[in-house]
Amino acid sequence: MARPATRRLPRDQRVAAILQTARVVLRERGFENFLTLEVAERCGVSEGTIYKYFASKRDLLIKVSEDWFDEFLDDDYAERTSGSLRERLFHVIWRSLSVVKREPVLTRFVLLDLRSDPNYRNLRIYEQNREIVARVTRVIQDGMTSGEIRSDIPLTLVRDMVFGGIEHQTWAYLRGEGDFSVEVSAEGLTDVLLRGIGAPVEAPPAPDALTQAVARLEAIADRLEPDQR
Amino acid sequence: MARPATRRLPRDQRVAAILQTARVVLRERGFENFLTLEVAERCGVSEGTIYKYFASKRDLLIKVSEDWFDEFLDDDYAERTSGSLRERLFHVIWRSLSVVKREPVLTRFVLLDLRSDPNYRNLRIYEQNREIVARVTRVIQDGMTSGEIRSDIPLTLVRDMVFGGIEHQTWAYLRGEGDFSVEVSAEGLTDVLLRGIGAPVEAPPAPDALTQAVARLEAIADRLEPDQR
Amino acid sequence: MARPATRRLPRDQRVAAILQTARVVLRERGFENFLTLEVAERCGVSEGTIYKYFASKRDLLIKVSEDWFDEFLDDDYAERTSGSLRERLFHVIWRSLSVVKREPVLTRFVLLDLRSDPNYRNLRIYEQNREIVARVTRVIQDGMTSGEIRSDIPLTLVRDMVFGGIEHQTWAYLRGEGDFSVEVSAEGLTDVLLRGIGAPVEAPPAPDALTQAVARLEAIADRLEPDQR
Amino acid sequence: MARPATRRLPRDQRVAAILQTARVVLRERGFENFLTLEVAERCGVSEGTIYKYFASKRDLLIKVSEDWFDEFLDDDYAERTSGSLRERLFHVIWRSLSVVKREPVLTRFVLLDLRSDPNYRNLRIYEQNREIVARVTRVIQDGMTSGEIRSDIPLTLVRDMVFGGIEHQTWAYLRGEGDFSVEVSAEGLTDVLLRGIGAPVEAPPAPDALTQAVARLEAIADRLEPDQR
DNA sequence: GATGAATGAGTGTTCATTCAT
DNA sequence: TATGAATGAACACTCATTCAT
Repeated sequence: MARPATRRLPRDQRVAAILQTARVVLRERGFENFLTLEVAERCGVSEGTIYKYFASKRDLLIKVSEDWFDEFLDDDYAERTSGSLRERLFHVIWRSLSVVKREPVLTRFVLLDLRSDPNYRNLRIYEQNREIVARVTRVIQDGMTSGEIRSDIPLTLVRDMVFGGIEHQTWAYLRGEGDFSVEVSAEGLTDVLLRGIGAPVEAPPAPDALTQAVARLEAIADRLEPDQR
Repeated sequence: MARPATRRLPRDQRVAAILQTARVVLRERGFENFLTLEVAERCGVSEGTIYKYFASKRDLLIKVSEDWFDEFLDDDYAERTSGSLRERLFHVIWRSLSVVKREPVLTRFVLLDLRSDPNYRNLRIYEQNREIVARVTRVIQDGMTSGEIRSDIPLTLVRDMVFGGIEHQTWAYLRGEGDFSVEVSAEGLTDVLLRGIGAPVEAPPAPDALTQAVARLEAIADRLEPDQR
Repeated sequence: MARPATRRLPRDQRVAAILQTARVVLRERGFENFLTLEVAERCGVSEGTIYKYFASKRDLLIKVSEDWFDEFLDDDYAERTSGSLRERLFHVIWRSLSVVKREPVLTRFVLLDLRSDPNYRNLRIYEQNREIVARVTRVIQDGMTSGEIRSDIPLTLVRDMVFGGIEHQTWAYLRGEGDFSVEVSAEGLTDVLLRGIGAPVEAPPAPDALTQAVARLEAIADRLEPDQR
Repeated sequence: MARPATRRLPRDQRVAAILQTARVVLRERGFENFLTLEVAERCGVSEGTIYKYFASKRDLLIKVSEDWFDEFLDDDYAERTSGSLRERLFHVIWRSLSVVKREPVLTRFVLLDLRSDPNYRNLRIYEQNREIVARVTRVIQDGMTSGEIRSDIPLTLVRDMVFGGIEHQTWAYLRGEGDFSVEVSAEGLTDVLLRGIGAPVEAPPAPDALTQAVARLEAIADRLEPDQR
């Protein structure tokens, strides 16, 4: 009925059109209900044409995912290497959350289906995925190096809590169990990660000012009574 | 192929046998590739027999899940209401982790497929699931009441981090990305949750040193200006 | 669940109970959706027991029909051999209509399914059915003999109009296209059959001529014998 | 088995071929025993192809019926609006009879199965069916208006007698209970409907006697007063 | 380059009937 | 006599993939 695509498009444009449509279909139907026929119809193209450019349905889906990851990685927000640890951690979590929320089905496909593919490690998306995880990991490692983050905890655990928490929220959202704010969630995640949920034990108000004052006084004390230490 | 079951079993035993076999098939194949035919064959029974006892494939799958949840909930480890907050939190996380690790595909079925069922809220498994989540929630709420846990963070966020983290680890494990120890992971999760990943904020080492320094400075000050206090 | 029938019933009572239940199921479900399992359950009996007494589902259904026909034929209203032709015709139509309306599904089974059975002519129900039709036929034949009914029309045609008309109304009623009164319908059918739908033909031409003639003769008579009126 | 159809037919021709084959299968087997597999095989096509063009078995059956109704309605014999009432009534009955006789199983499907469909009123065939009934109804109403038909009888009753009678004859014929002539039956139905089965009423007992008496008296009158006529 | 007709192996589900106990 | 566990042949419907044109 609709014939959005002109006939006899150059290869690149046709491929792009199919990818674009496939992404929409994937988003709307989920990958269990993703039909090549629907992609063809919406794209104003025959099923045969799709198989001209993509070896299989799975191949098409993989290409869709790779495209999407590329956009994510190319994004100018992509990575921040400056700012405080907290800012950088928040930013990287916020980025992931907003992407997952924007394309939850795609995330799910990559996370649940694609990753189980025996051939996964040879796919380009494997490298893309590694890069995404690496961004989170880098922030945490930097924190460890600078001493701002404890170095006695497994990195993978932290990574799993971040992404696990994100996905959990998203799926609850997908099931219609209520919306959630990306900002608020990212704040919460960052906060819990950095401070834990335990009640503050130490001496919160004093720290910096106090320490500085003490340091100065000690210097003076040392001068006054050098032998007392 | 196999004919492990005797012919003409009493109803209950046959039902149990089918459930048992179905659980194994589900575990091995995943629910997308779960075939009633395979259950029948492995069980040494015709497909008709399965449909004698279960209204549909989905119904069988639900029953399998419920059975499994029952085992989980009936377990004597089920819940601890005594002990320190940390012990209780660890225990509840450890329990969940070990169950998910033991039956990951079942977990996935319940989490991804069943929960989306429009009828989900009327299923027994809905209540069972609520109970499981409630156990985690109770520990955290008790902690808040006693002041051991900060009360300025959303419970759902913590819950999502716990279960999200657990699932993430399990799926990585399922994908063959390396094993993990339930104990170590539970320790890690509990630890990160309670303390956060932030480095010990000055206090722990500082308190003592600071107290000593201040004490010394006060002594000096007292000597220099005895009347100013 | 229900266990309306006592265990170990004498053969006749058990057969009667099954027949009774089967009739109810047939009435409620229609013969396309008639399930032996449902009969067994409602009857508090196993499916095996049914097959003990009835060779097949079809056999059971035939027995149900025969039972029902027997009741119909034994009924004291069964046949009237006295009264006017119109009364007798009305009665026989009214009888059929009320039976069809009371057991429409059974009628349908006999009419549509059983009659097509290659073995139909050897069944008892074939004879029963002949008897029912014969009652209508007898009335019409008696009418022909007495000169009250035209003898130039095929009996089968009349019979088909009667039963066809009856069934048509019943099915419309079954489809929920409105109820109908047995009395009114029987009246209508009888009326149309006897008088046709054509407007009365005799009066129009005759009256005038006759009236005029009589008027003229009266005028003459008056003149001849003026005092006789 | 048979491979009567060329491979790779254009859509329209394939659809037509399937419809044609389906009609034959429906005719031969009846709609309870209508198998998509048989249609496919006879058509030299896979079942998948059928489902390419028809959403379901039921949909196919409906399309077959609609096609057939279209033919019936488009026929040039379709309707006569001129001629005597008797001719018009005969024609409309004769038309219906010949169609039912030609495609009895299809008629049965429409009449018994389709009409019960909860969605029936939204189908095109509902309108088609209304039109067919309307043609009969129109003739009768015209007769009432012109005074040629009694207006004290319910139209629906007449309609049911016509169609009921038609169907009854056809099914008897289908069951092999003897052939019937469309012409003779149509004549008979028309005749009975218009005149009823009652003997001619015009000269009951009185008429003749009266007429004779009048005739005799008139003869006398003529003799007495010869000039008065 | 593009089409779209055609496929066919699968998949869940039904239910009358049998028979060992 | 009665049970009820078990069967298995059917059947409607799906959809990724192919290939002649």
